[in-house]
Amino acid sequence: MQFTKAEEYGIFGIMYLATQPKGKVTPLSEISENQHVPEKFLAKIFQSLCRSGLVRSHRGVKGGFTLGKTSDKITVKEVIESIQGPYYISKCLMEPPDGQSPAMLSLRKFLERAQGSLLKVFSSHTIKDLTDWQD
Amino acid sequence: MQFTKAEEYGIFGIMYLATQPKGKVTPLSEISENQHVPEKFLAKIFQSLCRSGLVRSHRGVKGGFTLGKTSDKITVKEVIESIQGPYYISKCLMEPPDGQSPAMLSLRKFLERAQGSLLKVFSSHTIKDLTDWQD
DNA sequence: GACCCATGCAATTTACAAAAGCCGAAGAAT
DNA sequence: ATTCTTCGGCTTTTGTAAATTGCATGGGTC
Repeated sequence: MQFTKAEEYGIFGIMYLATQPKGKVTPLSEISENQHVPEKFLAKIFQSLCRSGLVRSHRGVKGGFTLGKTSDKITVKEVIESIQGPYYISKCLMEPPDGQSPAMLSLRKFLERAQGSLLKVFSSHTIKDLTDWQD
Repeated sequence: MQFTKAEEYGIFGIMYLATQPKGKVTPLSEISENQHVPEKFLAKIFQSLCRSGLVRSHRGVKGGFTLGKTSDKITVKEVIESIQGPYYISKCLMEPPDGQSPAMLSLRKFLERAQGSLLKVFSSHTIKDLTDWQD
């Protein structure tokens, strides 16, 4: 529903992959250690990222993860939404507007505007933007 | 930390006051009933709103609340922040940036940008905007 | 086939949102 | 002055979601 540790860790993980040599397969243990993130938690997050194609998994010895596409093609919005589904600034936007009070409809209109402004920022920044800022 | 029921109810409450005849003192029970909000919860919220001067309280028989200033002078941001303090899009922005990892600093930079965009919307809309939309 | 690493689900702990309850204080009406 | 009404502040309960941990499973490499 909002920006939590899961999204934070997910972004860190993808950022880490983005800074590795191209083609290298990186295991969770390495990401977890370098970014100081609980490994099992990261595992769950990467399952989502894998399902949406942002990362690719490789099983077995010397397995791990690689990026599904180049980091300048991965927006922050994609990462967030593949981890937790559609982003809503408030719970009340999750429910359909049918039969709600006039005050609520008015508030929704406002919140939709606010949310739109936020999603615009989320979708206009890529993982590459973030890794570039690191230096 | 994010947009919760408390802020929702607070905005509804102030919107209701804004639509009442000027000078009328409105008790919580009336607001609660009309906006379908638990009265005791609303009471707690209005304490905060009162402390920050957005509403004025009047005790005793025929007591209640009035607006502290006209509804076109009350921004949504003021309402939110008087209820829950400074608005942060994510917990990690609440902590000082000292001694944090490069990845975290980079993420913070991004989140601050996103949050700024959101706060701009919050501060550029007033309660009057919302009540106007109701009709 | 032994070892490594991802997969998937279950269970747990922790934290905070949401709400209700209680008693006290202030003010108006009489 | 007494009584009634309404806010004030604190405490406690309840509910739900976040944040983690654990374990059994399965695919791959050597």
